[in-house]
Amino acid sequence: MPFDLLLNNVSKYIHLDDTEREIFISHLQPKQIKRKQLTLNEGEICKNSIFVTDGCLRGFTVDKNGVEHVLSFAPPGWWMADMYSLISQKPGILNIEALEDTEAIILSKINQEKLYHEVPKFERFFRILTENSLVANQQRIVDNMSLTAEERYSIFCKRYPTLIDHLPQKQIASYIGVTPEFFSRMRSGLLRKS
Amino acid sequence: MPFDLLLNNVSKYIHLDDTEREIFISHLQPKQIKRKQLTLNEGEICKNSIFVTDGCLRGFTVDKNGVEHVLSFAPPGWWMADMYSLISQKPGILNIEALEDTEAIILSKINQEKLYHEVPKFERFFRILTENSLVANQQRIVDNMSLTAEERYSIFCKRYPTLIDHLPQKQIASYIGVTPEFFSRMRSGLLRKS
DNA sequence: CATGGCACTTGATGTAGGTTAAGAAATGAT
DNA sequence: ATCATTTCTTAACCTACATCAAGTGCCATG
Repeated sequence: MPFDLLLNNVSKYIHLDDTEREIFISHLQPKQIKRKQLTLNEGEICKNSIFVTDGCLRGFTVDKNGVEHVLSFAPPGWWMADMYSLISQKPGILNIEALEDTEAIILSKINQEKLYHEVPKFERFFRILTENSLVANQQRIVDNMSLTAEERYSIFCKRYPTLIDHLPQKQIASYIGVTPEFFSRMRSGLLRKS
Repeated sequence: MPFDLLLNNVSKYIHLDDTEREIFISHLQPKQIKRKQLTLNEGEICKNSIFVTDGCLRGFTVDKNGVEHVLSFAPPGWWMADMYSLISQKPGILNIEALEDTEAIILSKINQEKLYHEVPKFERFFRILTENSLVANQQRIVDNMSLTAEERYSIFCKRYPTLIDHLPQKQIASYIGVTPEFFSRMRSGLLRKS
């Protein structure tokens, strides 16, 4: 079942009976994204939520100097979208790119709205999802303000142990908020210590 | 009517008939908070959402060096809570303090849950609120990573023009993410320019 | 099997913003 | 009004990180 991972994710927060599950699945559609392919460009209106089942996506912005800033990674079991654009249906600031060949499940904004009407429980589900990412973002703001790059890296390692191995260092550096050069130096410093 | 500002806020997102309005109001209770009084301490479990009708609150954390970091201000018309703690009902990290004598309306977590059952529309209302603050937090992460302190200050001025005047500079400095000393220097630099 | 790009490293130097300290100005309590 | 406390300013010095530049290893595509 290609939807197992997603149904599992949903059932953590709300219980679905068979009919509801069928309705939910009828609104979904699978999608393949090739490595390096952009599935959303900044300036576009985000029309989908993406649930990753295999591979990995990253969401990033590009600042006025052309520097990329990674806002989030989505390994299997995670959702990805430009929340600002998805909510407001205005042109967004996020680029979404596959870091490797990726399999995902799409829930379009339109179908999401339908779902809210057909199975109101999903209001609760997505509220909880949103709450969780709000909390994560808030924690990240605090971390960025009060911790050194080294401490943020160490937190990243603990929080996403699976990601560290198969993610290019420059992507982690960007997420942490430092240049690849400094990140490299930092790591060799840490290695020397231990 | 002391609840006018709040009812106005709600009606931006969902429409309430008279009965629903009555139910809503029955779950609310007014509260006064004196200047410098803490209405939530880190380590406590957050049991309330607070809607400010007069005065101003700030939410902040204290890092391991004892430095405070302001996460948000709540002038009249804004909600305040430790979202992490409110959602998870675990001990939180946020302190909430009144910057001046403040009048507010309390919606307890318990009443909020009741409200979800009695008037399910409120699931939508609070989902939208959460979405909005998620978006704001995300923007703040991007700003912190890609802008200078001066640019962040200029954004703050545009976004919260009413706050600049009657907020102590050190609070703004903390929100921007710089020391009061640097903030002071920055400002006198800006004045000299114009 | 060349080669051209990309990720990573390492070094020298530059800078935004922090720290410490001390005085001035504003604000609040009595 | 006056004293005490907190806030703001200014200055000298310091550090975490950025920038620029050059070099190494690594696959991927012809």
